[in-house]
Amino acid sequence: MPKSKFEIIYKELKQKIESLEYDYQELLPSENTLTVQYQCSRNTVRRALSNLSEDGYVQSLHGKGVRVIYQPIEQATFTIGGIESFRESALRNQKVSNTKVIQFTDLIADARISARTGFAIGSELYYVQRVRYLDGKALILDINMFLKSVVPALTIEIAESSIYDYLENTLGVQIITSKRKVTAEHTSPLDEKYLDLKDYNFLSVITSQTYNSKGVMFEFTQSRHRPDYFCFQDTATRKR
Amino acid sequence: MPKSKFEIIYKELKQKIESLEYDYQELLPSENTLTVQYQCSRNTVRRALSNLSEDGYVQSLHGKGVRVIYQPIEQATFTIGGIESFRESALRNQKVSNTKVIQFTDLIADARISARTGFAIGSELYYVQRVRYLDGKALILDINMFLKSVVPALTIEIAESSIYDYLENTLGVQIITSKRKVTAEHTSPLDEKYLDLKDYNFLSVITSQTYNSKGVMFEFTQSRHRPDYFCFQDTATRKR
DNA sequence: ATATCATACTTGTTTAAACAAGTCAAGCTT
DNA sequence: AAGCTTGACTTGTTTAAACAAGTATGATAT
Repeated sequence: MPKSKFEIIYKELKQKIESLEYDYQELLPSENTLTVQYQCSRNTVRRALSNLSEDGYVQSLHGKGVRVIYQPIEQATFTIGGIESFRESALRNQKVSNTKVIQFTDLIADARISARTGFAIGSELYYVQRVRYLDGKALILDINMFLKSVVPALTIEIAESSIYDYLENTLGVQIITSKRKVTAEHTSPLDEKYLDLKDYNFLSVITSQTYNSKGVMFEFTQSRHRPDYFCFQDTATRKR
Repeated sequence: MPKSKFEIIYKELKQKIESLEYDYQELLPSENTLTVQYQCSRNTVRRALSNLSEDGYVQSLHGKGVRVIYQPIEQATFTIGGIESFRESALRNQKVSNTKVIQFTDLIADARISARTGFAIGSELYYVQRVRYLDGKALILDINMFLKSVVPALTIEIAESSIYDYLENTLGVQIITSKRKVTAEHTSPLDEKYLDLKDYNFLSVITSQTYNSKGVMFEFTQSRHRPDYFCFQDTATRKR
């Protein structure tokens, strides 16, 4: 539930763009028009528009207007965009999802783990390995580490349903920032053991560090995807 | 050269964070302090901070301050971040770069090309294939299409040096938005012919559509990278 | 000693206003 | 007819102010 005005305007415009009420290359109503429509100040409208622009939905043209550059994508693959859980992604991509926990232990970060993950040496962690099924096929291998101090009392049951649900709705942990790297790698024996690889000998890999609202990195994840089901999407804006 | 105040503040803070003048997990000076330091309004400071936050450099903590979450990365691979040319990337990654044009023709978008690239059917295009060398090794295969109406008089010579240079400094075309998809794919015969693949049979692929300041998509590019030299980086922020 | 409260910080949201600067078309001048 | 000017739009930058809300600390009351 969005609470602030600019979020409401943002959401509403976004929805209208996605439903093609405003078409590709069309100009949105001018800022002054929106100001009247939403009974708010121009700054508030501009804030909503600025967020849409970051999403790659619109682009401002100085002196002309705000142009829609959103185009619906064909959904052959499992598309990854902002910060969302596996469940949310699966739902948005209209797949039937399923999760199996194959490893669940405690762990204390040593020098090697610290260097690789960014956790401080000596941090107490949960270590989880999960296989993700889409439409019955084992396509994704997730390796997570969670900081115990932020995510206490994690269980296999929670890991099997949705950790993000637990984080946000039970613990009240807010996920704010996620730093990610996308690479491609050869498959490992672990991949071969648990995934339906078909004839693939490589995977698309997302490595991410996640921060909560206190600015503490509490999660390190490596997500290994079969490439034919993987597509990472991004919009960049030039900063002069 | 940044002209506006918020850009100057943004650049300066960014530089200070990168040079570790402000350390990881440290709090920046408060908004009011920065307001005094830079002799500007609080809004202007906030705009600079907001941009840094989008870059994954800082995170705001309500009631506490703005925390630095930037960490320098180890540069083993060729890291791709915002919008920049191959040359800029190569320079930032401290590699010696080189380019060979292997194909340079005209092209008119038919239905198939239109569907794949997003150019309107009948668009007049330049079609360019280039091999990119880093430290003498053929690691990247670039396939570009440019809209002739936006990028007129393109030549092989320009393609061999820097098309982005030509765009920005000669034509005055401003690159604003770039939509990208990252995937992994099997190598094609073309890849095998031109790239130093070692024993790799797959590549990391970035497919991107680029928009100019008029909101017109004028470039479609597919950039095929040998995976051991490729890393795509991104920071996402949760939108409630 | 512990709990509570006041308060002085911090960031978050919103408004109103002014001026700069790019776009575009109508109308005027040449 | 061609070129120029004007004016009414558009978005871009910046300021100032007010209030909301989260955080931390020290003083106070129990």
